Amino acid sequence: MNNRSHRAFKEQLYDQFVRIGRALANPHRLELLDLLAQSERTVEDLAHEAGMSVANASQHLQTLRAAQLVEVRRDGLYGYYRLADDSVFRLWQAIRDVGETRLAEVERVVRTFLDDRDSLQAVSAEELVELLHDDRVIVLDVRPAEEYRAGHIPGARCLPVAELEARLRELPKNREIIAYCRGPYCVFADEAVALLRAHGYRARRFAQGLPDWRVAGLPVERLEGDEP
Amino acid sequence: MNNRSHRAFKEQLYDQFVRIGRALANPHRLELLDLLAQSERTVEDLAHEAGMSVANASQHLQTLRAAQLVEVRRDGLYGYYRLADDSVFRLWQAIRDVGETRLAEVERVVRTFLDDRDSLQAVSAEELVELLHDDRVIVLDVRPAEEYRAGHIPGARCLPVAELEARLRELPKNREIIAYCRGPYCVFADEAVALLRAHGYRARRFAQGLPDWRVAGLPVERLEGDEP
DNA sequence: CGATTATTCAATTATTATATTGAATATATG
DNA sequence: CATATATTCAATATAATAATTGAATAATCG
Repeated sequence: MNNRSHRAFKEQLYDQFVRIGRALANPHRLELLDLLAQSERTVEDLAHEAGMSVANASQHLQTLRAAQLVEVRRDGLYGYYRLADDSVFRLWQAIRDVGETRLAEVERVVRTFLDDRDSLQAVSAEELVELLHDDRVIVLDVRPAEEYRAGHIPGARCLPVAELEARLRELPKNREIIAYCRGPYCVFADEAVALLRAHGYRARRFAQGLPDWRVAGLPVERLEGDEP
Repeated sequence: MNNRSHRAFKEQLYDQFVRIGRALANPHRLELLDLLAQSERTVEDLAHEAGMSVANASQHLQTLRAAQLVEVRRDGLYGYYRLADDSVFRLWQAIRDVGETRLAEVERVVRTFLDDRDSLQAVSAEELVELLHDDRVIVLDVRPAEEYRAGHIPGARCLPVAELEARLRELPKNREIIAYCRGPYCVFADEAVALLRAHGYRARRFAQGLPDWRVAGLPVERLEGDEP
């Protein structure tokens, strides 16, 4: 291959890969990817959770779709968006990892909003694998029930953090509780652990989230009769 | 945490992570990252190889630096840029992986410029690990010598593809040759294999590149007395 | 010191990205 | 069939990004 066509080849390749880069160049789109990593969701639902207008969310989802990072399934009035495949979540993981490793501001933001995070004694995936078979431990999925239905750690109980305080009596105090949620920067598990401890429970959080657990090749359970 | 501060937290987090996304939103910057994955290089050198003006390359490198994806070391008149750490290469790998998995156009571009690629019978990292200890095999690093010096597969010979034809007599015909280069989309190894076969050698290429080998935790050799 | 060289800076122009708004589309429901 | 609803589309104004140009810096070398 001569120099000119070599350069043309590289330009065409990078022009393709940059479609992915461009799709990642907006904070709303990153948040959408983060939400979609949990379960498929409708446009309006995503717009509401991410604090943006429906039209704006729709446009960003179309941008993500153009880069093939998400897919959509139509059902009646609704469009259910989902991540295209696990490679997309791994890409988001890679960004998170660079941010954690390289951007001091990420840690600063976390410290500002969650000042006593170190005290939560996060449990690693390896530790959690062991604890799954320990009947002195309860694993709690504190995400919204929808996301639990879309996939959860085998044996975990569904108890969304919003309902936790009202349903505390369901949890025995003689067992340690490991709460998990969407990911390392999700506050649900942090809040659950704080609440549980305030009520006299022994509690810790899983360091990561359900999608990280899944792409690590660890087992995920799904309730029957739900959407594929 | 109340809803308002929860949203502020998320916004500040995604605003940080998107610094990384934005840095990846330009084809020249992707190419610069790809080149820097091999070895540190000067601005002028990078500009020349990536076919851009020096001022433009300098600006893009500064953008990458602002996102903490690259670092620079000054030595006299020169600034030597390098990837900040392995997490940055893994991020580029993740983009490549999504592109390969999701973008049909990537495969189309590869087919257009390298039409008989399947015939190269690429060797996986696992296979190559075995072949390293096989004395019927020669492993050939066909990248520029600079990149070989910055790190190569133990036992590999340095024979840049540009010099290959002139130095064919250095290679015995009774041994199989495995050529490797910068990565899966680099044409150096493809060209080396084609040339070698045309001269009666048995030759295949390594499917990936040296940086992929390195971050897979496989051994890398470095010549003494070179830059850190 | 003056000339050379690698790199960065600053200004300019063209292009692209973004959020908002209101309308359009299409499906479901009574 | 009329209404309601979820989503998309189109137009617009604003902001961010990018390449080019020529000048400015700063280190090296004769």
